[in-house]
Amino acid sequence: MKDKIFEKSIDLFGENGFSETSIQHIVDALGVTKGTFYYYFTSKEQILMEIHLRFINDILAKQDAIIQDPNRNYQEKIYEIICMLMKNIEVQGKSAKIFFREMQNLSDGHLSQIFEKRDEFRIKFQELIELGMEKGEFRKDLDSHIAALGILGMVNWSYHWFDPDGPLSDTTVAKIYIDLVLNGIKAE
Amino acid sequence: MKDKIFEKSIDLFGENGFSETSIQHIVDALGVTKGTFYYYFTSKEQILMEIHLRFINDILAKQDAIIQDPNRNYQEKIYEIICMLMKNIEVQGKSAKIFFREMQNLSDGHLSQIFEKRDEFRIKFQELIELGMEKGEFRKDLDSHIAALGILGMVNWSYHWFDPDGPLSDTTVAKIYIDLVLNGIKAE
Amino acid sequence: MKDKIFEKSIDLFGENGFSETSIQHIVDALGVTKGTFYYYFTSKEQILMEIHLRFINDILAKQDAIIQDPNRNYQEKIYEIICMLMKNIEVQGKSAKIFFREMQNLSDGHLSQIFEKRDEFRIKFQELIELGMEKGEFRKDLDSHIAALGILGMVNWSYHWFDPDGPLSDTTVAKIYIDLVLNGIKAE
Amino acid sequence: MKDKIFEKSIDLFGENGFSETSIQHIVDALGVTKGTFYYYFTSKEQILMEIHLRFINDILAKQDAIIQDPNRNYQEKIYEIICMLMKNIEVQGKSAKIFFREMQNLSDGHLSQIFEKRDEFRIKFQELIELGMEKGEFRKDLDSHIAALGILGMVNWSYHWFDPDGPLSDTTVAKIYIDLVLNGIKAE
DNA sequence: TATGAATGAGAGTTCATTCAT
DNA sequence: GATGAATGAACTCTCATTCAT
Repeated sequence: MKDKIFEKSIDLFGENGFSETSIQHIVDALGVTKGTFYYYFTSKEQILMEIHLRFINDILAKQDAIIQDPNRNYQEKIYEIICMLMKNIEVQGKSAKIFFREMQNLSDGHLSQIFEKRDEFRIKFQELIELGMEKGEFRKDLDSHIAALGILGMVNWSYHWFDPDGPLSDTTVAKIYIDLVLNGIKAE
Repeated sequence: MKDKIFEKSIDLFGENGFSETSIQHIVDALGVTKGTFYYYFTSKEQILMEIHLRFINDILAKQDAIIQDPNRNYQEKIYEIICMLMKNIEVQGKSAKIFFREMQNLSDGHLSQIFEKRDEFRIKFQELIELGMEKGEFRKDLDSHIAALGILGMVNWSYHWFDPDGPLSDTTVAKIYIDLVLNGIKAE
Repeated sequence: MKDKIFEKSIDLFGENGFSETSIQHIVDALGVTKGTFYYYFTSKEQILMEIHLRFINDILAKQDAIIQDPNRNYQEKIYEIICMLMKNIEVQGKSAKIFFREMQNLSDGHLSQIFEKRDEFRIKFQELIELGMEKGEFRKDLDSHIAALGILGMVNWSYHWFDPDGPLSDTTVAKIYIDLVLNGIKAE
Repeated sequence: MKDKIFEKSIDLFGENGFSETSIQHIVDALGVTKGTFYYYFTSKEQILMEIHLRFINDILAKQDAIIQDPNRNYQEKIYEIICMLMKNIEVQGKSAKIFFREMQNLSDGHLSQIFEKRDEFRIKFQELIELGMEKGEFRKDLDSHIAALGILGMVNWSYHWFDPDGPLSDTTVAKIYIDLVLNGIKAE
């Protein structure tokens, strides 16, 4: 039951927004009562926090796996991370929407916890760029900080428009992005 | 008074979110009463719509001006648009936050009006890329659609982190972005 | 202007009800402002009272004229009153609706004023019945009080269903009523 | 509690009118909170509709029972219906007031439901008159439609003035009414 | 004559949460 | 494990009325 409530909450928060989704909506959709919700969760915000935690911990773990892979150079690692993020938007689009859109509804304490992890993700990404610069894979004159923000922004923004049921696969988009990021759009 | 209410609404919607900001908050912050709010506006959503319209109409007009400039090539036009968007985030950051975050709170009728205009902006940007490809300014093998979405995503995302009072100016960021977009990060 | 406001109020109170009609509705329908309303009337209830007064004074005067007519016997006088009431519903249906339906929205002081006049009308009608009984026009065993209430009720109720634009004229209905009242429905 | 709220609503709607009675009034009178009201009812109008339905269904059922009684002729059936209506006004005067006065506050959908049932009642009454005419109990030259409207109007109107605690019983009034209706007031 | 800005009280309704059972 | 009754605070919005101009 706990899992059912959790999944249905993701569904409805993603579809209609956190503030717009009442606990009544959630329990009605499951045919149970509000009491049941409060038996498993202490507040609506707690569920939002769990969604956030699950999402960010998941991509942090995946990022770490990619970073530690000894068989890939930095270009490939960045490609893998972009792929991973796009796949994430594809398979858990609702969670992604909630993660990127409903942050503000977390309590201050929870919010800073999440911020820390988001920063961690971004900094690790930035470090890959810096290591690639040292190794000569990337241009030496980059601003790694803004580059990281720019590339991640490009990818994250996709949750606004990317449609898992549309004609483009996550990998297709990821490949176009990495080409864009590596080579730019200027004709040589 | 109408303007005061409008500006304060932008302030509070931007700071705390649309759903989280009550009309009571707005009028309390101005030392007037709820009646005053409803004397000037017919609903809370009407204000949200006006914020959206003002924002999108403004950047559409600015985009048009840039597009029609006969003294600039396509690289420069795209740079100008990126600059313009960043400047927009700088000077009306609250409106930008609201524009990118609170869309969902518009009524269906209003929402589709805004969608149309957002699409218009994106398509015009994409056309610049395509014209630049024809002219030989940009690589011929680009996917102009995804490229447009990617570049605009990168820029738009900045509203999440860009701090007008921080050490980086909007132009600085825009220059880094355009370098990234034109040349990519790969070492030659 | 005062008259315009008065007439439009009758219109809207009759159509939508007193409580459901706001002063805003009234002035909007006339293209003026609320200030104008309060320039001519001191309150919404005052208008309601004036509607009531005009209506009841009008039918009281008409009743008096009928009662004093020396050329008619009591049967005829009662017939004339029924006719007059039906005609009233026909030509000022909105006022009638308001008169019969919105009484409760008068202040206590005003209400008792109206009650007095309504009682006056009923009592005068009852007196006609009693005089007719003495004269031998009507049965001697009537309960004049209930008879008056019953007959007036029958006629007044018509405002619920009588449609001035329908197939039946006010006189037609009045004739059927008086036949009913005089002769009953039982076969001889 | 649900019943308590229902009964108190009848009380207050009847006393002060539907629009004039706020939910706050209702719950204050019961010492509960507005939340409680909305736990049991979805809107103020829903309660109004339930009052209407209960009232009209009740008198429709009672009318049917009278119509189907094989031991009574049409005169008697009509008398029984008048008695029943008067008794109804006596024992549930508040509901009657609401039923006859607050119809307009129903939503369109609900209103037409009630109209149908009111029409059904009236038509069945009219049919009794017509059957009585065929049987020779009533005059053959009646306009059954207007007669039905007139008689029911006379009875219904009683809710305006009939006082259950007054000197006249419901049966007394009903008897006077039926005498009036059957025999008329004219001296033979 | 008429306006327009502003008020303040109150309307119906929603909702996260509590808690005895 | 789950319910159902109840709360209380907050919500958006309405409206009759006032008053300086």
